[in-house]
Amino acid sequence: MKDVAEQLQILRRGVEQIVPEAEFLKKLERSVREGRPLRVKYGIDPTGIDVHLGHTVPLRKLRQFQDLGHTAVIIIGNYTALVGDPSGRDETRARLTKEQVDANACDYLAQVGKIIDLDRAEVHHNGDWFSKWSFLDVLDLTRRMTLGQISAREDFAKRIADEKPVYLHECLYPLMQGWDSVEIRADVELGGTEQLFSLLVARDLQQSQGQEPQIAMTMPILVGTDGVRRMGKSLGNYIGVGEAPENQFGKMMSVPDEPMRQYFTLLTELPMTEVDRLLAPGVNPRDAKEVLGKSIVAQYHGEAAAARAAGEFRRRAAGEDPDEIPTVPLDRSKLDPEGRIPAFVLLKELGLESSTSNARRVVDGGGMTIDVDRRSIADPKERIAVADGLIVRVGKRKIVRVKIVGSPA
RNA sequence: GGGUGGAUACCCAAGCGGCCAAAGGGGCCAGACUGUAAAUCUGGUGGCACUGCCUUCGCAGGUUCGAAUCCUGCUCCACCCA
Repeated sequence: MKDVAEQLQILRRGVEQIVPEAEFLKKLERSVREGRPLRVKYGIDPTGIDVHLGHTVPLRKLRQFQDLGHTAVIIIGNYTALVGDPSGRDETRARLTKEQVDANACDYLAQVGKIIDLDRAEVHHNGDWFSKWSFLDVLDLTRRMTLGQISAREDFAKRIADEKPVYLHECLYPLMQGWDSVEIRADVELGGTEQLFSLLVARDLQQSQGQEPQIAMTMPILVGTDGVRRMGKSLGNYIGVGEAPENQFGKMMSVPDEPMRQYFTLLTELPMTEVDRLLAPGVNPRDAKEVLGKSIVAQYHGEAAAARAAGEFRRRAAGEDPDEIPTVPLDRSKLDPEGRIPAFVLLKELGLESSTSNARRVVDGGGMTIDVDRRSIADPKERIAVADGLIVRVGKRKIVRVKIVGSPA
């Protein structure tokens, strides 16, 4: 095990707050002295399918703990997901069914496994304990907190001020999350800054159960690809860990310049001196972003795929077609006797546009080109002679090769 | 239980008898440009083989030549008082 100073240096990177810091030091020192790993908790609610880079911020921290010899304890919040975490939300979360949650939970682990070494980690579902609770148990838990404490939270306070609803079940969320820490005897819990309240609730609960309270370690909230709002599924500004290399890279490049430092700090291991050099004035931000994009794609798909995605992106930006063009079948019966089809119908049939109305607009706007010579189609009604292997493009990103199927007329 | 305010397209939000497929903003799509799927600017954004037709403004009825707009009932939501 590395000594305390070394561990701290690694663990402090990109961390917002360690509460209380002195206690953390003590725990760490004792851990090194006694050769006893810390139990580091991270909870994730299976509320959606996609694990995105925002989640990877604490997950990567958890991995660092693992690599330093500590124990990663992952809580799959299959019960808390039914409640919905109110943290940082200005409205109540939509309700999930138990079936959705279970299905998501399964999916989650596979994705989390891209970051955490699951063979060395403990995984718990909080339904394992909460599902056995009686109403009396719930009441017992609720007497640990007052309405004043709850409504002091910024997210609730804001909603109350805005005359938006705050439901009682949401108030239970931090208590449930806190109880998870009791169940697994957490030494440290990781979370976003908005989680601080919930992370601290656990301390009270643990103490009430005669346990040593956990340390709260909070990480900044990663901004999404819009560069403004937090990365989140519902905002559609996220990069999923399960996405294809090209998509991940492309989305990375679409992130504005400002949050690049945050991305480097939180999502890569690149030494900060190197980050400073890349972000220095005079260095083309595009190049820095490319390094960033490659580094992130490499984490999930390997160096080779990352390099390929970057190359592909450059080509695409230069207006060239990608290496691999997906093939889409087109039934011969859609064509007229001369083997032609109106442009707008073609786009609809190939699935490049969702409706013929939309297809017409796109063609009108000059967004459609065909063939290797990129002939632009301006009239939606122009009948396109479709040969097998014809390339059809809409904009820069939608590109398809036609495969004619069906028997000759 | 009483009161008040709501429900409009992907989201927010105007509209309050015809000029409404419905303002504006966001998002998204396309074009120009280039540092890129950034920024900026421009156009588009219900459906249909489309110079027209069809279906939308919580639901169901009604008034009217004509309803997102008026009336009745219903459903749902929020806030306030108790």
